[in-house]
Amino acid sequence: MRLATWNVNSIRTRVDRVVAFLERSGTDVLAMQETKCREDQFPHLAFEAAGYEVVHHGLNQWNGVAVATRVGYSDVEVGFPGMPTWGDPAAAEARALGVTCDGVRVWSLYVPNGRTLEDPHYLYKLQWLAALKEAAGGWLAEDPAARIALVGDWNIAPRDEDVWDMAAFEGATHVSEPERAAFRALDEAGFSEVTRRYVQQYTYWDYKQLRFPRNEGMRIDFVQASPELAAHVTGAGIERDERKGKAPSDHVPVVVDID
DNA sequence: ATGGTAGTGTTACTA
Repeated sequence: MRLATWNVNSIRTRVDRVVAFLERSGTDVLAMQETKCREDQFPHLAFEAAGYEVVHHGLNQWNGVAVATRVGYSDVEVGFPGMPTWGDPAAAEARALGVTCDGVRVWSLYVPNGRTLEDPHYLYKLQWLAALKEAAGGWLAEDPAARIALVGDWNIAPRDEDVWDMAAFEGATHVSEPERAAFRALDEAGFSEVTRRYVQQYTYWDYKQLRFPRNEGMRIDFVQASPELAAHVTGAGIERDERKGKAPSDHVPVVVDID
């Protein structure tokens, strides 16, 4: 099975590009983040025409997560147990969607940005990641042989080489030690990141300041796999060319092959 | 030229 994850930054703006990628790449299951629309606005027909069903969770113009599949699905779950809320009044955001596809439990995740180290959103981000670790650890405790993929936009650059210049990130989010510790904590829960050993490449370049032409990017999109799933990963790639051309997302797809 | 892009229920907010 070919599994991919992609922060599409508005599916309505990007639907032609996304469907073209699915058809070109032979992706069986695509987890999407930042669909930026409600369910009734999601362009299901374009996916169906290409042979994909889409499970989508979107509440408004922010966030939004989905899974497109051409191998069927079951057991849809919106949000994970203990997922923190945000806002006033506090409410669950559309940042996590679980769907089982061909024996793989796929979680499409859009981790909160954090904004700045002083912003309440940063604490929300850390709490969200801690709750995810607790939930995911529980799933593995319940079934150590489960094939689970935690995929998406983590909004964390786990290593210094995951940004073009650490000096540019002095005092910024995405590279702080608490965020990196929260990402590593998934390892303690039994998960491992499975793309890094196959590919070294950024997954995101800001639209501003010529970041892409200068290749001043960040690696913040990852696939965390349970032991049983990780043992069946045969390769991975980052589709850098998807940042080129007309109206690209600021992220590119991350692809994993599973036997 | 003291910004700079792009998305959305656009004239504010998020990333």
